[in-house]
Formats: sequence, C-alpha cells, structure tokens
Amino acid sequence: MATSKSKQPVDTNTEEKIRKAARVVFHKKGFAATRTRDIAEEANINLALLNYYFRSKEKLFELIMLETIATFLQNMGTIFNDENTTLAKKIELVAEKYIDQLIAEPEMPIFVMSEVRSNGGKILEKLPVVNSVMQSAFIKQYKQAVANGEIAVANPLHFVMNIMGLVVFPFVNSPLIKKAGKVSDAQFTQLMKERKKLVPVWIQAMLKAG
Amino acid sequence: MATSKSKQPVDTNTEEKIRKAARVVFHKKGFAATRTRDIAEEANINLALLNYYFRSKEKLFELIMLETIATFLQNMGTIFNDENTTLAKKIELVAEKYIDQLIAEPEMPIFVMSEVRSNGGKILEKLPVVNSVMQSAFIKQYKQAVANGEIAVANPLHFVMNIMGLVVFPFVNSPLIKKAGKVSDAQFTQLMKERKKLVPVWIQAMLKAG
DNA sequence: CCTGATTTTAATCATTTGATTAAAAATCTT
DNA sequence: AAGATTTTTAATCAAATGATTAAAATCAGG
Repeated sequence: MATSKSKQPVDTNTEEKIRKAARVVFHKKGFAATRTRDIAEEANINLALLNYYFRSKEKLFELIMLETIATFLQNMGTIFNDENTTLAKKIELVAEKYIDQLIAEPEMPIFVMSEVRSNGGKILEKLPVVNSVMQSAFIKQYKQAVANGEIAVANPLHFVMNIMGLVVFPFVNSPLIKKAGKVSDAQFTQLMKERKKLVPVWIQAMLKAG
Repeated sequence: MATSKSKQPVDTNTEEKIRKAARVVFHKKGFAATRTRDIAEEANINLALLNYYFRSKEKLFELIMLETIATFLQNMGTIFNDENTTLAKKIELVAEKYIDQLIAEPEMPIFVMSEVRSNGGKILEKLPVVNSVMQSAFIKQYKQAVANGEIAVANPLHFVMNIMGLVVFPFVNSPLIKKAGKVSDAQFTQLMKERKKLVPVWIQAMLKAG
C-alpha cells in the first residue's frame, strides 16, 4: 500500500509526480476530456500506478479539485478576514494578489468554473468555507460603509461580483482577447499587471456611483 | 440523403429535433462529457439518426458552436456598429441586451469559454468577425473620447474587458454566487435585472476615474 | 545476502462509446 | 397502387478507456 512517508527524494516520489501531472492535465483539459493515459504520460509513469496510488480517476480528480479551490480560498480568506486593514486596502490587496496568482496559473478559474458547472455545483457542498464568505470582515466593512452613506449600492453581492468579474474575466477569456485585440502573450501579461493598479481605482469610482 | 426541405411540421422535423437537443446537451455538459446517446435521448430519436443527419459528433458540435457564437456576435455587432448612437447609449444597450440574453441562456458563455480553451482557440479562426471587433464604431467612439480627454484610461481593451467582465462573470459563476450569497434562482435573476441599470452607471464612473 | 514488503511493469478485462450496416417502415413520385 | 426513394430501427462493430491482475523488480530490515 502507498503511504506519503516515502524516503525517496521529492522529485522522484511517484505519488507526487502523479499528483502534479494530474493537476496540469486536469487544469488544461477538464475531467471529461482527460484520459488517465494522458496523466500517466505527463507523469512518465506506468498507467497502473495511477490506480495503485489513487484508486480511480474520480478520486484523483476530486483531490486535485479540492486542493485547487482550497489553495485559492486560503489566500483570499486571509485578506478578506484581516481585521486590521481598511476596506480600500483589502480591495487593493485582493486585486494585486489575485491577479498575481492568475498570471501564474491562468487556467485555474476556467477549470473550477467548468467543473462546478458539469458537477451541478455539488462540489461546493464539500467546501464549508463558501458559506462564510458573506460573514467575512470584508463584507462587514462594506455594510458599515453603506450605513455611513459612503457607498451607493447597498447589496454587497454586486460588489463581490464586480471585483471578481474585473479580475477574473480577462483570464478566462484570454484566447478571445488576444485574438480580437491582436495582443501577444507578453502584452497580455502586461495588461493584467496594469489592472493590478487600475481595478482598485475603478472599484472605488463605482462605489461612489450607482 | 437528408435535405432541409422536408415537408413535415417543424416540431417533428428530425434534423431540427436533433439540432435542438444537441444544443441543450452540449451547452450543459460540453463536448467531451456529452455522449451521442445523451443527445439521441434528449431528442427522442434513434442513435443512428444522429450520424445519418450530421455524420459525426464532431460535425454536429462544430455546427452548434458556430451557431451559438454567431447568434451572439450578430446581436452585439448591430449595437457596436450603429453609427447613430452615442458611446453612452451603446453601453446601456449592450448591458441590457446582453444580460437579457444571458438570463434566457445562462450556460452560453461557460460553454463557449470552455470549448475555446480545450480547443486551444482554434475555433476563433473560423470567426473572422473576431478580427474586426477593434475596428467597430464602438471602439472608434471610445478612442475619440480619449482624444477629447473625456476618458482616463487610453486602452480600449481594458474598457471591453470591464464591460464583459461585469456582465458575464455573474452568470458564469452563478452556482458559487447562489451558494455563497444564499440566493435563490429567482433572486439571482432579480440581481441580474438590477445590473442592467447598474452596469452602465458603474462603467461611466470608471471611465472618469483611472 | 536473505527474506518479506513495497513498488513497478506488461498484459489483459470489461465497459463505454462513436459509428456503421442491413433490413424494415414510411414517404414520395408517377 | 407500384415502384423508387428516403427515413427509421435494431443489431453490431471497432476503438478507446478505466481498471485489474499476476508476475517482476526494487527496497528495507536483520
């Protein structure tokens, strides 16, 4: 039976190699379009080892999916729930950190969104964190600002959708944007870096309008 | 051989029934997760008829995909290229019509985005329209406004990404938003209707900031 | 180095799935 | 209505794919 306390060097640890390969392939092609043979090839291992270490394609997939979402939520959660930063500062931090993360791993959101869809949203049940988003310090500060008359649109959901939309959408549609805008990969990355500063400014302008 | 000039009533036209079923199933599950048997079942036809009328799953899929994108581009294209409306009016119209369209067919964008991804963007080659987006009246008016000093951010790509992001993102992430925001389907639709008025206001506020 | 446990491999299964075929049924033409 | 054409059906194929198995190779402890 496979355990995680192997004594081999990390880069030759088979279990780890498979997990990393699975992450790459699943992120790129999604669950249905991925064949276990694709993962085996990416990991340079015998196909049977995939089942030896992870039982099934489904199990391996669920592991990768939960790992992917958890990493993301963890990063954002620390920003959202910091009691010592202002709302404006949180917006800056979210835009900056999130865009950095997406530059490093641009396929993440479309992967998650696609699978949540085909999954009928059932995966979200396994993520209790989702339920506490609206109780975060971030949202409390927003509501306070609304009460103070500093913000025009009362519903914080619009606010969250706006930030996420401005940050995530370009990455999810990068092929279209590159094609329509005649933009190279490097230029696209440059545009995204610009948005790290622009999104907070835009969000502030939106908060006063509405 | 199948022709399109059948004399049967439309709702019993087999070719049409298959196309509509294929649209439903492909939109919901994507290419890879869709089995031709799913489509046959949805259309209530014998499996072999799918190949009889459309040759292959790939051919049928490409038809649905191009049809889906073309319908969308056509609707947006008429708004974008109307010489007789102001930039502000175009923004209002795009938000309103696009959101209406997405309320009616919320799976459309995630379907297109997923497949463009797994396709490596090759489908975009078959859509020459994509290349002319940046030559639309919409973009010309934007550049003019920048020249007049009415708009702070010079690059119209940011502008397009912002509108699309604000409009499309909520639909693409509706399962997450409904779960995290504890929002029912009806409430979600109501939120989207609110955004028809809000998005143009926000965009105007953003244009002045920057 | 021997022995038992663990890991890896090659071969093979069983099922799923896209597609085809030949015959039957329905429709059209004259 | 007869004969030809088109459409539909049931059965089946072949390839792809997730998974298993039994044997071989490797490793760890004594």
